Amino acid sequence: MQPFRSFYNSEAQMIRGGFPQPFISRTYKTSFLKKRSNAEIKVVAAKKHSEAEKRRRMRINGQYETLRTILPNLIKHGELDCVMNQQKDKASVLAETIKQVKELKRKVSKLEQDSCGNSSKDVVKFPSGADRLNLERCNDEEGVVKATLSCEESLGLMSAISRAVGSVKTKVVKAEIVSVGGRNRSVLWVKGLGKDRMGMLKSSLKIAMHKPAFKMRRSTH
Amino acid sequence: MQPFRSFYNSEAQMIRGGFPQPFISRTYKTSFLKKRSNAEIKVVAAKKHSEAEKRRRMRINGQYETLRTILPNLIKHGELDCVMNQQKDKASVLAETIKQVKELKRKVSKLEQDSCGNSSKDVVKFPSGADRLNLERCNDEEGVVKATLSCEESLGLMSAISRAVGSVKTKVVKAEIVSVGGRNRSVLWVKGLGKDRMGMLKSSLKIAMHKPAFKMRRSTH
DNA sequence: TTAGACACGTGACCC
DNA sequence: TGGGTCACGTGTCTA
Repeated sequence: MQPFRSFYNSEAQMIRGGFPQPFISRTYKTSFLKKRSNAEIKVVAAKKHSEAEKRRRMRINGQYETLRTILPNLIKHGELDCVMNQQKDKASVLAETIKQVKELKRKVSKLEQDSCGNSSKDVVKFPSGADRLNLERCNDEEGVVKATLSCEESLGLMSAISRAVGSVKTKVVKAEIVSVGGRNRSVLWVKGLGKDRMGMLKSSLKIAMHKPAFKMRRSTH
Repeated sequence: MQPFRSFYNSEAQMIRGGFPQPFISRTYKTSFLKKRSNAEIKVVAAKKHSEAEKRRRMRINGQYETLRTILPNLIKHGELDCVMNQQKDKASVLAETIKQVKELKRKVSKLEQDSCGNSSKDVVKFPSGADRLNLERCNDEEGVVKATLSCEESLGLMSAISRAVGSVKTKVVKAEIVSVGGRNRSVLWVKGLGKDRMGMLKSSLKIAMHKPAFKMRRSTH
């Protein structure tokens, strides 16, 4: 079954049964036993080694397998070709992977460029139906907090928001305001806001959002 | 140097120098020579085999190498971590590849869904700065062509577009029109347009886009 | 018969 | 020093 003909195997075999027992002196016996145990240690080490190597191979092959499942490079060759269900070889799997990664990257950059750059520049979100208020530190710019709010549009909403921002002694460096169907969505980029005053700004904005003021309606009849 | 102790090698060696020449009979000699040549054939075959295997390994490793170059999984571990320039092992390269392929796929499907299709409900693209005109078959709906155009806003642009669509005897089943800062971005979903008339529609729209008409400006002073 | 692909056990090397 | 990774040559299977 096993075509395994290792150096250690044969040596161990030879040592195990190859000597005439009666003529072994004490010292020889000692060295023999020592050698024998050395050999056996080697055999054990070799086994361990080969098992570790097997595990490594299995790990790698497992990755190939999942790679095969997530990429459309398996089976099928032509159109109404035979149903050759056999999988491609490793090199081809890798080649196909490389091809697809490149293709995906190209696609992503095209799509990203298509919707042009950092989406907030030329993609505008409509106000959400439910009232919302969210403050978060901006990833792109150090020390900038991005405040996003959706609420009912009202006369004086803008000045209320303005006052709220002014009350925490900060500066709005950029804003994005969308007003649709009586709803408002505003995004404010606020600079110079200490961590301790984020809560203050949040509550100020909350008040501004819900300040009782008469609502704007599309028709005035 | 070579720890290579192959079956073929040792057999060949043994056969080459292991027999007392004087006692070899003619028939024995023939069979001996035959065996010797057989052994040598085997040695040559083994060499060929191992060389082929080496080529295969090189092919695979080459793919690993290119994979390493196109993926940002090489070097760098933490933040200001040591500069460990050593490359990751094969299993990790594959694992990282799988991760990134999944991530890229996710990204693409998100961007694709984002840019057209159903999420146009709550995301609107602004007109591009440069004039653009693009016609493509819609993936989601059979027989529908999606025409996207960005151009300078002008009085009469809409009626010009309307005429262009009418000229190829088709129907607009859906439209998305955004007008910002004197620029216009319109997306038209056109039904019942034969393949032969896509070019016609395209040139009609091109004319409509660039029709000399007085521009709309925000201020009228 | 020949070539290609794979798994295997092993020696070398590196922390 | 042991655990992990790699390249190697080989046996085996398949087309």
